[in-house]
Amino acid sequence: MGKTKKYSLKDIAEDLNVSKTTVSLVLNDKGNENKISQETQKRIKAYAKKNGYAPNQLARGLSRGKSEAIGLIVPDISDQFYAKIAGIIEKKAKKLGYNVVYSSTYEDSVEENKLIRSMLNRQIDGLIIASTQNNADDIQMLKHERVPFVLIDRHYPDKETDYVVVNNFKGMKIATEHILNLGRRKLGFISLNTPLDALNQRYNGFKAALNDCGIELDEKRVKTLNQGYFADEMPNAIKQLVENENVDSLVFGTHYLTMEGLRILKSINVKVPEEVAIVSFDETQAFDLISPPITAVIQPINDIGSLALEILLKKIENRKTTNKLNYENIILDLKLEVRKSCGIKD
Amino acid sequence: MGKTKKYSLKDIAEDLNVSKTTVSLVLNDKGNENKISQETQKRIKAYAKKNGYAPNQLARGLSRGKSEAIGLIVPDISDQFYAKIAGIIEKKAKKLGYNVVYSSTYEDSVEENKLIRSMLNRQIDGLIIASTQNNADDIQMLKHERVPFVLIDRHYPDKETDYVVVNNFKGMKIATEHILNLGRRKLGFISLNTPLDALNQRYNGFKAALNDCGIELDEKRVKTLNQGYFADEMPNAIKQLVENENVDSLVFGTHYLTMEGLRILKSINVKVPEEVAIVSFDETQAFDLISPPITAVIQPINDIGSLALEILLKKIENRKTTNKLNYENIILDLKLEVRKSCGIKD
DNA sequence: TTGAAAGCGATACCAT
DNA sequence: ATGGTATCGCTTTCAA
Repeated sequence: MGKTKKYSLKDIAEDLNVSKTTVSLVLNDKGNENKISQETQKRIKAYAKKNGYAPNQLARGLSRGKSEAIGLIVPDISDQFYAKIAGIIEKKAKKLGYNVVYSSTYEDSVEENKLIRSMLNRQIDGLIIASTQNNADDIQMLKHERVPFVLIDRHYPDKETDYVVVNNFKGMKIATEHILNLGRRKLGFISLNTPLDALNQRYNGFKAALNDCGIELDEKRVKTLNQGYFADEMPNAIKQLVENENVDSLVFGTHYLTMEGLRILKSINVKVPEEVAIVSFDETQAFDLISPPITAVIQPINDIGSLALEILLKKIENRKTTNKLNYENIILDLKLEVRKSCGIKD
Repeated sequence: MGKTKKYSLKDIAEDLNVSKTTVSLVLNDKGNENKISQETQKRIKAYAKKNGYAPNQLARGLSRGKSEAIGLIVPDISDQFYAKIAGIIEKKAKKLGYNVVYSSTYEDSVEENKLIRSMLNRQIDGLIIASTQNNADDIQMLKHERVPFVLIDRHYPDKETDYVVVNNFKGMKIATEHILNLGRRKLGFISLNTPLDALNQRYNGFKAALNDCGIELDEKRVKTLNQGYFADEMPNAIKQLVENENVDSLVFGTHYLTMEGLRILKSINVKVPEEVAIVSFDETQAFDLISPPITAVIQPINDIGSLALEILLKKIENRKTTNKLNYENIILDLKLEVRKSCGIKD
């Protein structure tokens, strides 16, 4: 079979009576530039191939101080949104010869800290991070150590870094205006009780739209649920909003809240959009198949992933050559996908 | 700040006037068993902590020949199903002190081969693989090299390995019987044109149910679409099935086919379940919110993930101590989640 | 109780 | 054109 033994550089060198250096050069395609004879090159390459030689990446990384791998840190890889982004980044990175190593923090900044350390200690060449936003120290450290990194989805507004995020404020403002334009006036808002800037911006966008329309915000109509318990808290939130507050529309801060909300609305037989209109920030796969199809603000997943990777690779390249510090700050616009859940103008 | 310099074992040793050995032992909690004085231990630990020392994992892995990391190889991390499994495995592995490194093959066996090699060369301690099923050589190699690994979701029926899969045959049989029991007799089947055993088993389950019911299979009612182009091919498939073949039910081989099929049915105004009943193998997030809610065979994602990890870790442990070769073959049963898309018995 | 030194598998500088 | 050797940062065996 020939597959039995695991060959190392040394093995090949000994078997072929050449030095490790020669083998290494040839196998890294530096044979010509180092004037290794064609014949030797051929022998080495053939032998390596025949025996399925593959370099030990740990040794290689240790020696070179780099690894051709980038790290991706997200809150939760099983979340559709991040899983998709991971997919985009991975595909593109592979094409460019980089491996991607990803891991989830589950919104725990201590975990985020560990992951960052651990990845650095694996000689990762750069990092793409959707941070818990509660880990400013590490961000500072990364800057300090000049580790190439770019923040996605969430950034630290008061720190200069590269990032690619979306315009949460504007996205939610557009969504809210859509409902307002349809003549609804009693809007409820359901979001998460977190310090995440994105959620706050969405809330601000909601308020701004109301304000522009001359409507006063009624705090009783905004519910912020707790991250881990939103499913438990949703029934009450919905009931209060539709039964006590008599809202004619519901604006959801993120896709899974929308889904859960929809479940409750269904269970208490509230008609969408006749009785209450629905708009969601971000969507999940089958939103177009739900009845009514859900109007939602769409995340530009592709752009987030590819831009982040491009910027990161540029950083990695530049680190060698220049010392210039200029940051790319990309704020992507969001589109509202209008479907049926808000009804139509009458 | 103290965070400036990156400390190595050597640095600590020099600063503290002890040897690298001592530091290494202490930091690996082998201080006591090597009778390093409590005081020295304290000094070292304190100093390491103060300076945020973390071992270089590459060096560590290289030296020990292992890495406390396991690899997870899936067809596509952005697929809900695999993303969820990845999440389960990651969470559990972390608790047990293992890192998880995952990567996607996009159903390309060459890519799978590369990934396996690459992970091995990163001194991964074990592998969990949802294989392309077109890579028997590597499976053989892994067995030969005694690399701990377990197959999930897809296995090689003619190779002895550990695996945890689901009973695709039975799952689809149950689903089909459900439709049959509701009195439908003209069933269409839409699946993918792949050599994947899982899809074949599902097809077999479908046929078996028909057969048990005394219905002859009409091949014109089964459509197999091409993996990458199913969305393009779906409209025709559906039209032929409902318009020419007059089917009264549609059985889908996997969740994304169901979704796409639903889109087409909707666009040509076919009523579900009145005109055609729908049953799906596997589901996606909002299947319960679609109207009608979609009846689907549910994958035991949690079990797949945790069992696979448990078996793998057991293997990793055992490799040191025993040479016994016994394989765990787990075939999980599937449940049908009955919703409304097949109508009810009349 | 602690230290010196070899080794893990590569890379890269300096000779020849 | 090719080889010797130090080095990367850690673990581990053997001595002292």
